[in-house]
Amino acid sequence: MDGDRSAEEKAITIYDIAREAEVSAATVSRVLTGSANVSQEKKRRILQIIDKYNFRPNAMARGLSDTRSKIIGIIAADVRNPYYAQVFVACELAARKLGYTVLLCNSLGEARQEKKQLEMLHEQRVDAVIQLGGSVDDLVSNVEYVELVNSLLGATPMVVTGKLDGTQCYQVQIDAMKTMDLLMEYLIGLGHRDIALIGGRLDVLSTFEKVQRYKQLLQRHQIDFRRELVRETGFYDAAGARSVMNEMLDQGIVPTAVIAINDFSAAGIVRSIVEHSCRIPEDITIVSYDNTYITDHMIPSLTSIDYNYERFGTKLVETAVAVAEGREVPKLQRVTPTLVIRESSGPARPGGR
Amino acid sequence: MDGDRSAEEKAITIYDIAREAEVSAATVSRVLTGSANVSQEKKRRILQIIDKYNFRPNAMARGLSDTRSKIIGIIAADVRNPYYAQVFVACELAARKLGYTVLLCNSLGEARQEKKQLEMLHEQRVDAVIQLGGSVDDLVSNVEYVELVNSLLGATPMVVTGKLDGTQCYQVQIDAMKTMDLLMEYLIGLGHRDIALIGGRLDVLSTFEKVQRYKQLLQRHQIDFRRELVRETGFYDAAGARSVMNEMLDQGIVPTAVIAINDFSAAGIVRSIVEHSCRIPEDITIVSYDNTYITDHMIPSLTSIDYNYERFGTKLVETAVAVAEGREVPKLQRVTPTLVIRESSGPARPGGR
DNA sequence: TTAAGATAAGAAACCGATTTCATAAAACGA
DNA sequence: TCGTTTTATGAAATCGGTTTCTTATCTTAA
Repeated sequence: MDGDRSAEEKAITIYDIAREAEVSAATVSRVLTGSANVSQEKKRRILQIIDKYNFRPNAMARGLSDTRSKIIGIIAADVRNPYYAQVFVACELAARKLGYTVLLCNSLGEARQEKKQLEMLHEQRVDAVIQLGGSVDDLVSNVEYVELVNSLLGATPMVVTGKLDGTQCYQVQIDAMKTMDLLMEYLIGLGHRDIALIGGRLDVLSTFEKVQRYKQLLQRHQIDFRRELVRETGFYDAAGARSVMNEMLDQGIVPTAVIAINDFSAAGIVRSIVEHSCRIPEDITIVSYDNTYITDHMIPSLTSIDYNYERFGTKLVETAVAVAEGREVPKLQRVTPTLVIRESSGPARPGGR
Repeated sequence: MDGDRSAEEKAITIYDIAREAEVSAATVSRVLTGSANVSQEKKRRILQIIDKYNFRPNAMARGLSDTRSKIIGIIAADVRNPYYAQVFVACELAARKLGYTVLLCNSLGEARQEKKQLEMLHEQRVDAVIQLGGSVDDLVSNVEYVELVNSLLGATPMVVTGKLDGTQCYQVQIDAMKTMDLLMEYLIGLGHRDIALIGGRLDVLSTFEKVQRYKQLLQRHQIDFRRELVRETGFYDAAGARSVMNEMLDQGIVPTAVIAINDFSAAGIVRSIVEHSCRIPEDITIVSYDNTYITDHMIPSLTSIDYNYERFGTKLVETAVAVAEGREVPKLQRVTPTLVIRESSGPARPGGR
């Protein structure tokens, strides 16, 4: 009980190290940054003292002088959604490899929060911003957001997963068309003709593109487009998809296959199907997007589109870092998805309709 | 096409503002920090110019001078696990209310990463660290970690969800005993006697406490403890729980109820049960921990222990901030869980065994 | 009307690193 | 051996804010 020591002990600085090593602060800094021109002997002495005190240079001071924070800000819609969690962790790992730290914010679907977070990230002087989902994916609020991004970020590079025309944002997209190609070729190959597409919101770019492609592919295969088989839910959650699916089945519309806009929606759809005493996949096949772990945890396990999160995250971060460090990068890059087949899909039931 | 303007435009500073407003930088700073002694007229003029340029003070410069970063570092085991994602988002929201930013790192189960991240957070001079899971929960690696935390963090307050004796860490725990009480009272009340407990690792404090309490409660209700009903899997994932459950059922051991150590484990157990042609809950009741959204997405939906994430996150952050700002806080706080009953649980099947 | 206290605002120091500049010492070449 | 280049080092400026210290101005009370 000799007083509350730990309360105000000031952090050790480069000057403390310098004094103890009997050199100047500049020399210590040279050792820290690994630059040349320090004699072996002093270097050893300095390193030893640094180690002794477990000294770590103050990132703020460092960032202030070289105007590089070595931080990448990430704005995600909601990490509680495993899709974002996967992308985020992939980004974190990629960033770590390049010597960067990531700062995560969740906008939780509020455009106002996005703005505030953009401001906050700018205050932190992050070297780049990666935005996953949110306004950049929204065909409507997009327009106002452009202005904000332009005025706020100035020189800070921004990488988005959606679209943001009129800004100098870099885009890394999942090839939405391609995902639909994979699913439709697969389903049609299994004999499906009555294919429903459920969930999401058409204001969201990727969803819009998927629906467009869906129509194109039907046409290519000479299958009539049935309006009643495509249903927005406005959200990407299970509850919405479930009630929309209930509605469809209650109307006597029973597709042989359902494409869920994401895994959550798939969960709701599965429940609806089961509650209507249909079997999966014997009566109805169901496939989904995202391939998050719940596809594996459900019964039956879900056939799903995988985005290859590791590659996606890596590309996002590498792009951000490259731009931040002044290297040339293409404005638009695409990541190619794959299809993972599990238990929830099979041949179309005979008869169809 | 008039040259690449945006590339190197230096960010605007307080001095630029001061010059344009024809005041000193000190006055601008006074306006920014909201301190008194600025005439209404100058204040208005300054604010207007700040707004005009969308100026945001450089957080590093600010943090450097007042040695407050206003950042709370969070080390989580893995946000892809929805449990951590929930806690994290709760923390983020709580922090936002108090004017703090959170910086998230995932240790991904590697003790070496935890150390590195602790160092990184220290470099960033975060005002406090919150650690969710990982070494602080581990009864074994705990010991070495204590030393590291002490030497590295010095004055930086740390709040953990586990235990870390020998440090001045603050603890905010979920009352593990209480969770087991809730589950066991509920199950025993439904007539269950053969209650299995599956998943996890006994080195993890919370798991250890749960098993201890489980035994105590059996005794209190004069039910024999059956060693074969309690099985570690070493992990908290579905695959491990599934194979352990398979093993148990294949040995002809069929409990009337199973407590899964978390929702993921529950998913694996459900699959095993279904594959053994048992019904849930008619033949076997299953309950779990965490109450993440998958409890709702599964069929049947899972009865689960809810931790009240919002309150949990709030308490974690409030504690961290309070300590950082020099206020008094109890060293140990507890959050009380509740039980959410869904479809996966019901009365014990007649006969038992 | 004047002394005392409150208010407004600038100058300058400071936070903790990096980096430029200057200089001294060592190595090198002829 | 002397001039030149290279290497090692410290002093000082800088990054962009906050804050302390002064000083000037304005109130207010006696």
